[in-house]
Amino acid sequence: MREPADLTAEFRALGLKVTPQRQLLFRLLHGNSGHPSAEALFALASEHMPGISVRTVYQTLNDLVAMGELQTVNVGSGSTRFDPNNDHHHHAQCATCGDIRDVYVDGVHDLGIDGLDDFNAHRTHILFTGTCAPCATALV
Amino acid sequence: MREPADLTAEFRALGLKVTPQRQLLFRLLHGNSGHPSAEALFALASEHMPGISVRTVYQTLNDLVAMGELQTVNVGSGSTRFDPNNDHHHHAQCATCGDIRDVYVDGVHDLGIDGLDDFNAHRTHILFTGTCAPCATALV
DNA sequence: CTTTGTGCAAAGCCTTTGCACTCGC
DNA sequence: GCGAGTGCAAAGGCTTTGCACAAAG
Repeated sequence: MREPADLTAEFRALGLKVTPQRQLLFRLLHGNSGHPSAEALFALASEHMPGISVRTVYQTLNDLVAMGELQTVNVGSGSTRFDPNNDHHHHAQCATCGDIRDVYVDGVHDLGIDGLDDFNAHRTHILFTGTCAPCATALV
Repeated sequence: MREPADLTAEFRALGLKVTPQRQLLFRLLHGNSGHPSAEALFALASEHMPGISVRTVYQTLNDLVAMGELQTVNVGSGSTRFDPNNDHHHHAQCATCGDIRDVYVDGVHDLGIDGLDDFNAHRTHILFTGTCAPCATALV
């Protein structure tokens, strides 16, 4: 995701308005590597701006996704999570604590694939599931 | 997923009961490669057994998942989908029609991965997103 | 006979939406 | 001002759950 200032310009260019609520969300998202859910962002935003509405949060997130500034990450259970990292990357989720981290993978194009005839794949996303170090330690 | 007869034995061994409703679901799932959602299965089951309850469908599906006989497939929007194929495989979803197909991938262990230090991955799932042949044709 | 399963309906979680008012542009 | 944004609250999918009755073992 780009800098808040760039997003402000981009929103205006699209005829969208830039409000204090949206600027707050820009800041909360920029550089955020925690893969927050919409609800988590709403909670976080509410701390800074009590009274902000869930609607505003969802609408802004959806706008950012439509603009390609934000990606959604889909890990089974629970809510959709958002990722401002627009590099081509993948994800690993800890089955215990639910945390998601970014993973960079090389060699995806060298995979031997069977079953993709007649299918034009334009996105490949790998999800690793397992146990992160803190949770592995805690299990002892 | 195993044969309905095997599942019957396994359910009994676990102290679970085998009812006509469950046997119907066993049959509807066995060899089903359409990755149906719980709702789709409920609709399908209702055709064969009007009056069957959603609760029964969800409970049986969850039992099967807990037993490892059924996998869940997570593709962003909408509902969880179920897959009786227990081979190690991956999925491709058409962004247009939503259909999911099974994909077999070789060489996953040869990938160059950065970001998985301190993370013990026990599952790797690849989701391809794109356009299937029928939808590509329809777009013309 | 005891325990689990079933049907129904209600509640739950996350997300979207209708309405009237506010505010960016 | 005009049109988009906001807050509130209600509704919308999908899934889970409390209850009383029926049925499996």
